[in-house]
Amino acid sequence: MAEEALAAAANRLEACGRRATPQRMAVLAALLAQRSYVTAQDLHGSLRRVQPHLGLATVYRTLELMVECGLAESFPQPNNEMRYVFCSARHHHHLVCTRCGLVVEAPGCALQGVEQELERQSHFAISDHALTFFGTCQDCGTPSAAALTGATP
Amino acid sequence: MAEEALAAAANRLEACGRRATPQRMAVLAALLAQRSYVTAQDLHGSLRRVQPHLGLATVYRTLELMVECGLAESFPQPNNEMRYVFCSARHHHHLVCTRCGLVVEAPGCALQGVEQELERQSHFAISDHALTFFGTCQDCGTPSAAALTGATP
DNA sequence: TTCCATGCAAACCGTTTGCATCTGT
DNA sequence: ACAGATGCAAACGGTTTGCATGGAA
Repeated sequence: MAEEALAAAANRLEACGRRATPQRMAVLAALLAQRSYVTAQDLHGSLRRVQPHLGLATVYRTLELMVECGLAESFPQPNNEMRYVFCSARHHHHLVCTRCGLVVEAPGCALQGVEQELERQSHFAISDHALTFFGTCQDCGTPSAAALTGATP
Repeated sequence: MAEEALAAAANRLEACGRRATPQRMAVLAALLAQRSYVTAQDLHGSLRRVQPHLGLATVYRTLELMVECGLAESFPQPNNEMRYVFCSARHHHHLVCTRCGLVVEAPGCALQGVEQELERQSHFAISDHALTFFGTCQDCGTPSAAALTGATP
């Protein structure tokens, strides 16, 4: 599954007129492997052994590129760092486990009705929304106050 | 309306065991006046004439305090800055105008059903969510691509 | 040969912190 | 007198940028 996802991502990059370099593929693979919000520095650290000469700036540039191409989503954190997740192109929301940091895509969207109702009430013309759910995943058990990597409240 | 909101906020501060100092009330008033996402530096700048000796650090500390007391909400931005909005204590979502930056509270919440359905599908125990709508307000007219101060996508 | 990409290191800039001073209780 | 608050300036740290080098088309 990882291989095809990587191949698809490579195609996407080329489709955007960008090269699928070894460094970029390494960053992509690392991001794909960690199914949670990660920072550029996290990835840089975990890639040290595989790509000893990989520059931190390259990781930043690659992640930015991936967001541009729709391969990743970025989440500015309260502590002034940026966390990224690999994600699909289709519209989706995220489920974030506040205990282990796991991030899962929730496909589909049940907000059309809500948006219409809200448009009537507020006289806004709504064009988009951002929705993230927080809780604990199956492996982590019951919810707790321990917030690991919260996205924007 | 601003006066009573300020008075209520002052009470809230005292209830938290903090002093409602002139500096803090000035920051509060400035935040209340700007009905949009603003940065600490914005507020510091706009308060220069009223409180020439107000320190930037004080603005930061005040905003942090207000978030603590539930008087404001903070939104980390993609460009590593933090924007704040004055907000009520009750559960609500935000409507953000992508053209003029206006932020309005959308009271209530229609996500209980969605959360339950999602819990069944994902086996997450959902404890919270963050939802923000983007669009254009009545005064700004039809939606456009001009994104002013987007919150986390 | 041309253009994109990389690595390194320095610069950037929003934010935080230390500390002396000030203020209300 | 004391605890909380403030102002100033220096430090911090994640991110960005400049520039010379490397590599694919």
